Amino acid sequence: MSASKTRIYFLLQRAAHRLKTEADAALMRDCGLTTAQAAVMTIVAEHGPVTQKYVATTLSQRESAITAMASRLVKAGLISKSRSAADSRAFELAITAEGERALATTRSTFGAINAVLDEQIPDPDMQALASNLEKIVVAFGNKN
Amino acid sequence: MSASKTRIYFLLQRAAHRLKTEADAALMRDCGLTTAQAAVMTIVAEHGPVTQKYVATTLSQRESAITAMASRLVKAGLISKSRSAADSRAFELAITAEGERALATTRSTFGAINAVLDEQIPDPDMQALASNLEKIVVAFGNKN
DNA sequence: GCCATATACTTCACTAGTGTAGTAAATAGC
DNA sequence: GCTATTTACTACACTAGTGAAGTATATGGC
Repeated sequence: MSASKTRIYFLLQRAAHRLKTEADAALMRDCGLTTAQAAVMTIVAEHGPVTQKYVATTLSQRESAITAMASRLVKAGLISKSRSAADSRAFELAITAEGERALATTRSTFGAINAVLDEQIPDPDMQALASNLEKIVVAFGNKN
Repeated sequence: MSASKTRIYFLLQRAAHRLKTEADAALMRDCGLTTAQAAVMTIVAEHGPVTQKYVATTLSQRESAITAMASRLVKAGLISKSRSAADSRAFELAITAEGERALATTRSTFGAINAVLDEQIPDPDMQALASNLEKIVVAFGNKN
């Protein structure tokens, strides 16, 4: 079965969209965050103070997207943004105590979503799915 | 390998995002369309005159998204929009000659993208990938 | 036949991304 | 050391979606 036969492009987009929308609604209800905010906050929390460039590259996004996202997160008090001492063009993003608290509450929501995924996708398939998605990311990406 | 171990949620989002961004750039360059526009136009072209509700349901989107998209496509002269005779609340969306021409040019662009996907994902895996994505769509979706 | 409800669509405020064109600071070439 | 280029970020116009609240038409229950 070829890519065109399976209409894999549209199928992938549809699956990602449905999953994102459901996860967004659940996360907003439970934690007052969006999945996009959780993604950025997770990176900032896990990798210490990071530059916006680092976040953009990690998420395969443009820096302008991170400028906007960072300003929303700062406004919400979830991260802090300060000039880097080492490079005065750059900023350092760090998680705040409030951000840490909000992020902690996302665990069980993502846990519930992962439980549904585990239920739907047989255990041996999960590894293959992950590796094939990884191949797509590599093939189409990270040129920036 | 469980969903949480593979971080399958973020991986899926990242793969879909990279693929969409590349496809969008290629399609805009080759055909002057976005992938979202191509998706709507394909449905309209294949299923004759359809209501906005039908398009929304097919794409797992809200009707308000289709209102906005339809108005952009009408403005661009790619589809037509007229009141349904059968139901005067509804509209009928149909593809125009110009829309048909534009859609035809997308085939080779999507063909190139599918070729890369076929190259990356081994043939036996493609079927499994499609069926697992389908399961995700079903599990998380189409409640509207 | 009438009323309550459901349906098809719109409008609005919002998040979230691209892509292009800028600024200011860092770095490389010579 | 100075210039040219690269890098980190910003600003802006745009597409594209959600979700909530509203309008107008259709339909089901009695």
